[in-house]
Amino acid sequence: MLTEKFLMGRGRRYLTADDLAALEAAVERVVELPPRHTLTRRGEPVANSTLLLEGVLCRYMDDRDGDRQLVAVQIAGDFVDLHAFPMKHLDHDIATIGPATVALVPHDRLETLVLERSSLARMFWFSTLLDAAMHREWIFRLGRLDARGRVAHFFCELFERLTMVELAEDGRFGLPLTQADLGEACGMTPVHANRVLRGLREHGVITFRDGVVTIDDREELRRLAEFDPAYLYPGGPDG
Amino acid sequence: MLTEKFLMGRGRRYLTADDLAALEAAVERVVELPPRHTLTRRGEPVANSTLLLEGVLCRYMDDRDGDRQLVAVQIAGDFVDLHAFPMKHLDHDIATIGPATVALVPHDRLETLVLERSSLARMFWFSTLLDAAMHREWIFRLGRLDARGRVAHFFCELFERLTMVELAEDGRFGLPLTQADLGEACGMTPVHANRVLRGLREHGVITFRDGVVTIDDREELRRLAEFDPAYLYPGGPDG
DNA sequence: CGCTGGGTTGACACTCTTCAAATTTCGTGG
DNA sequence: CCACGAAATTTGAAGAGTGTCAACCCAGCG
Repeated sequence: MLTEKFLMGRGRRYLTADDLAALEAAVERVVELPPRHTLTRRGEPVANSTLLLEGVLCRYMDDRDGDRQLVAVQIAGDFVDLHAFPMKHLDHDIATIGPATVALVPHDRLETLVLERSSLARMFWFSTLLDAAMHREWIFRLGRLDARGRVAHFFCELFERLTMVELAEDGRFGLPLTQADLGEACGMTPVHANRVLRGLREHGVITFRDGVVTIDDREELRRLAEFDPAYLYPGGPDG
Repeated sequence: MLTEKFLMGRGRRYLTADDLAALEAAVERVVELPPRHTLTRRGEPVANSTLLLEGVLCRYMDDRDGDRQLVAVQIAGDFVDLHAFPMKHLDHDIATIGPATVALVPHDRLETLVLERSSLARMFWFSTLLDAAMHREWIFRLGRLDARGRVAHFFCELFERLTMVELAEDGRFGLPLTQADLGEACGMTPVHANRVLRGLREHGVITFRDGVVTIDDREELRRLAEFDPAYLYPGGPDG
């Protein structure tokens, strides 16, 4: 029962006990990973899919100069690289930010699961579609919002998602990122990320310090971000 | 046989004749759509999924001022809104650019297909994962490239994709977008899109005129875009 | 106690947006 | 076939938003 509470995160709400047990049984082993550790590199063949139990992972791509663009952030309960199961390899890298704990599910066991349990197969598909929906919102964020809006939007999303798995409360949550990581997620330099954060702090909107986010004015944060959580499909596959 | 050549586009290469026939049989009807026509609005319940047979569709989201951000462009052979099948509704709008022809597949028939033909189910999943991979690349484009690079990257992607379905040859392809549409895809104003295009034209890289793209210097275009087509998984689900 | 990584600040350059207007293209009706 | 209006493209000038470069501060840690 190592995988406990966060097996499939918010997804567990939509699975039968039976399916959950089958999924848990498919876990080959649980691994603890150090900070700044690369799990998967683009193009490499992937034999396991990874369920994140604790910590934060990021998926990213490098530009010519080696600067990263984060394309997704995964939190506890996320199936991180389910994509790699049908696709055999990934088009991006995956790494930890801080320390993390993951459960590995071999692809041959996944194969059995999806063949024998169409409800799980459907859930897996849904999970990757949710990733795609978040990707789209990141595109919107980068394409249409200014730096302050992008940062605000990023925090809005993480707050909603962490709330769904009960890792945020009272407008407060842990997020072990550096300002440079934030910049890489929001498409700006670390220097500018710093200035934006100062602006948000001084206007009493949000404080990000020592890996802890405190939302002081939720309304204003949402307004700046033009945020609507509908894309996170809070009702699940049937909502 | 209305759906002919572009049923499932590049995907048809990876399907058996049997699966293709089953898919074709699931098409309820084929519809011609006028330019600038909205197919699906965010949040609306969706009862059909749409196979694009001819023309170009775009998926987009509006910001507060009503300005659009394109999050995807679909070309002939794409399954446009397969997402809506497991998710019941979409988080974004879909519209035509120029005139388009689509085949509608009711969700209850899709349901039957995926239950009875796991190979088709797998193919559908793969198709949505490809969308996600393209989304990620769009994030990279917007986050890490300057305006010229973004435009170059956009054209690189469309060239590769249109080549795969044999709609481009000799570095030339039709793409019925306005400069404003291009700006909405690449996160810039129409004015700036115009200036970027002029720059690319004057440097002999690419010409975009009257809905026709002519690539004059493929090497340079790729370099500017930092483009690597691997994310399009040219080898298909087994590559 | 010095090193190192993260955070903070300032000055300046540059990309891109904004606003405004002129020009070209194209569909439509006279 | 031409005239007209609407949409798309093009250009200029000015200003806002970010990036760049460089320095400094601070805390944690060997």
